[in-house]
Amino acid sequence: MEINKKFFYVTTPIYYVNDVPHIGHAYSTISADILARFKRLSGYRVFFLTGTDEHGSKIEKEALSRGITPKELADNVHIKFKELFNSLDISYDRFIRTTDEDHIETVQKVFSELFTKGDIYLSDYEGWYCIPCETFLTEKSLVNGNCPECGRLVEKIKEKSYFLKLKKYEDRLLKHIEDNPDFIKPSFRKNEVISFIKEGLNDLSVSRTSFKWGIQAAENPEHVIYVWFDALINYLTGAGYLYYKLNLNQDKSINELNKLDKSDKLNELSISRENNFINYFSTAHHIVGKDILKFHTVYWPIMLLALDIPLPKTVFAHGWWLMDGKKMSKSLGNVVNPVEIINKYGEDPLRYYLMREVTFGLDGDFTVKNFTTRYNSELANDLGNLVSRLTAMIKKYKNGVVPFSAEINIDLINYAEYLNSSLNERYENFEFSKILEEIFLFINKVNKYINDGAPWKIDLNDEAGIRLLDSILRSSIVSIYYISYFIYPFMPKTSDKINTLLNIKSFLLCNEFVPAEDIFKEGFKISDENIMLFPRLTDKS
RNA sequence: GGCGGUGUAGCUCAGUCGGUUAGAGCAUACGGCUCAUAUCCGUAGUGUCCGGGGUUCAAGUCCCUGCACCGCCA
Repeated sequence: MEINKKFFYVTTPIYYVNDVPHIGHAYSTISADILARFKRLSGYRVFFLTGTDEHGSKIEKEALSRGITPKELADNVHIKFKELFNSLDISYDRFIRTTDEDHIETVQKVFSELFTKGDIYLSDYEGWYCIPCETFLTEKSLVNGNCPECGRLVEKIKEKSYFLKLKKYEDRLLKHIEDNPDFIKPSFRKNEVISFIKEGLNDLSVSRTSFKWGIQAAENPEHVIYVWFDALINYLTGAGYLYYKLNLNQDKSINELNKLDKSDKLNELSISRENNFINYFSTAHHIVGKDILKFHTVYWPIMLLALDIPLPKTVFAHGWWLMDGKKMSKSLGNVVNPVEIINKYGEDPLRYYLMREVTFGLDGDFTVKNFTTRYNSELANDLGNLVSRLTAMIKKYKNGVVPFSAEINIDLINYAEYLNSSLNERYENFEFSKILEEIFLFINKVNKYINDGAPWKIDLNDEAGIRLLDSILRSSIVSIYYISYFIYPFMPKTSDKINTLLNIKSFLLCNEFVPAEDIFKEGFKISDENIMLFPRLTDKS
């Protein structure tokens, strides 16, 4: 029954539309996609949310300087992200925009709930604000009068503002973090957050009156809701919070019923129809960059505590990519456009490299040299060549028919099964690099197994020789089937190509691993197609 | 200034609870094979485990200290 199925909710940050996508956006989104694909293939009901953050004074100013409206700017730029995600094979279930109607409603509803409850109150704000970072700053945190984060000028602002009470939830948040080791990952980030909270929290300003581009507070149209408050709530919108709240109220007002109809219109976009809000949300895995950890592990959980919603399972902060050892920046001109890499090398090699090169959570260094080395030695030589040599042999010696009654090598199968059984825990721990390492260890084992058996040396006039050949070929093809399954979350296109060569359907269409004996039945023929998975890169390419 | 982390082969890093001769990949050298994308497999290495001191039968691992670098906060 559907009811018994396990839920899995994974999110990326929503990306700010003031700039075009770079490798960091690709990185967050690829990692979420890998989790989503693995969980779907393991039978989970998965909801994978990504999207764009489109409000705030920074967008308003950027649009003004380009002579277009903020909405036009967002419309233009959000397409770039969609295009990138399509070319990266990102299997998102919804691409949310903070200008979506149901999101605006959700934000207003949350704001009103917290205001009614007294956790949001109106007061005066006087202080500094960094527009590029969309961050409120205290006087003493300034560096030479500039933003400590980006070094740029800050604005002095003095205005009425709504505030979110933080102190009230400090102890509960601390306790939650300490009781739930999975809540903040990697673990070394946890200490940073704890010490930050222990220094004491000031109430957070959650509205502005000095510009217009944002979601209005229903209580007071003069106020635009703070862009971070707005943005974080996307995770609620995506999980169907609106529908969940309306459904909770038995006595629905006419007004609310109208709203319900409206959200029904969004069924194609959201999961609200299923009304599994809590089921999904309590399994939330938020993948974020280390720069926005505080928003996700301090302000966000406090918002949820105030709303009485179960906290997400995990917030994982990944590292940054340097380019040739240097931080990416426009002025250095070393910002890598992921689309260029994809066009040149393909999406799977990029996905592979990013996930294999560094332990998830640490910073990485992107160099063409390292990329090329991994591509050639691991993807082309080890994996690509393995598939190529084996399919060629099956065609050459067996006319493409996979030997049926043949002994399967027990060492290979044992290792594949060990790997298979370790996957769920490894994915839960975000050990992407380790998973790939172990998959490629398996690939090496299969290559060695073929070398040791040397089918090309076997005397085929001999019964025992044929049995040996059959055993080697069947054991190897079964191993490749496992390999295709293992790499699918990381390199879906490549897995599909291998499956095409093997003449079996894509793992995209599966919600479990089908045992090899149910695939390679008597008389099963592989495809006679020839596909080169990874053409070697030369200095010229 | 406060808290935390890191330092291991030429390079990038792994090293669990203290336990035998400190590992992997890349790069280098040599050998084997010819099914395959000139690929694959094997062999060979090289180490002041940052410096100093301590605990212990035993320290890359634990403790103290110095240096260098990094992160969060101020």
